[in-house]
Amino acid sequence: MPTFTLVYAPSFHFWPTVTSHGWCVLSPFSYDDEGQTLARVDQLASSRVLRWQVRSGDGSSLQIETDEAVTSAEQDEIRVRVARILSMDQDLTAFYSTAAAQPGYDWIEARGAGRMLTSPSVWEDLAKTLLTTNTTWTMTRGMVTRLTELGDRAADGTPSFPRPEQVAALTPDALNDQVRAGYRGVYLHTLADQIASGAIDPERWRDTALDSAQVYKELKQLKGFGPYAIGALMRLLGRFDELGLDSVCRTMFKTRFNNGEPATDKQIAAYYAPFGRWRGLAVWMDVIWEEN
DNA sequence: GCGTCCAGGTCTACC
DNA sequence: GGTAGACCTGGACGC
Repeated sequence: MPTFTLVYAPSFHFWPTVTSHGWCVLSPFSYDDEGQTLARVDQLASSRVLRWQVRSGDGSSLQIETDEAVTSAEQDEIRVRVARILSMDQDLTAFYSTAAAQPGYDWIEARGAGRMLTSPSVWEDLAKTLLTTNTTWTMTRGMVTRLTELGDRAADGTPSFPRPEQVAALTPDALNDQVRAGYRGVYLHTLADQIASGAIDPERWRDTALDSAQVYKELKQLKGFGPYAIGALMRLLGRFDELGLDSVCRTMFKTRFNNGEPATDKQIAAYYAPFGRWRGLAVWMDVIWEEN
């Protein structure tokens, strides 16, 4: 297996980032907890589809393995992709100091948590987030697996995530025959169509020069994206102004911070207000804390 | 095997 | 601005 490395900064922590949320088990990602390996099938700029996997190296670099020989340009492309997926360029210094100032939150930096695993494209994060709305995690996994079946395949037949054009090329009915996304199918098709036609460009939402309020406003225009989905997506964009509350967050808050009593969203917002622009990340850290 | 209930978040209509 | 009901799937449960 061809192997190459990706050097990272001391502040980066590989496995806490991979397991920061459920994306690591959604196709075309897969992961091995025991061997601490993240794998994925990806389509490169050249249209070539191949599988890569990444694991910790010598403590200052990651080891990347591909299932086929790759050129040095392809190695660089995969390095950029891995760095993006693992949010390597995110500076969490201000978040860690904000969290440390709150009682009970010093574990976050100690554990190296805070970075979110993302997809290589905002389109993929949008599609997957949409398929987490109003459904169970088991159903989300099923819908994403079936959606991924529409993507181009590696030599061993494993599919990559479909491009928006591939999804938009189907009729909404044909898409739903494949994905079984219910009423979400129309929203997914519309989203793919808007991106494929150039009506929207989700990649620009990653631009840090763009105000988060503007990103929120534009996300609000998308069918199927309400407060939860927008907040969850913004977290993946490295923007933490929104809480993105769902049933998991509310149950966590009820259990940990409200004596088992349901809290209103206003009460939850008041609790996380001291975290300022990091509040959306602080909520998620509490969810992770509970799961660990 | 069949029918019913339930969980999940967003949209639309209505007040 | 707030609320009720519909949307869709599949698992759990009772018969």
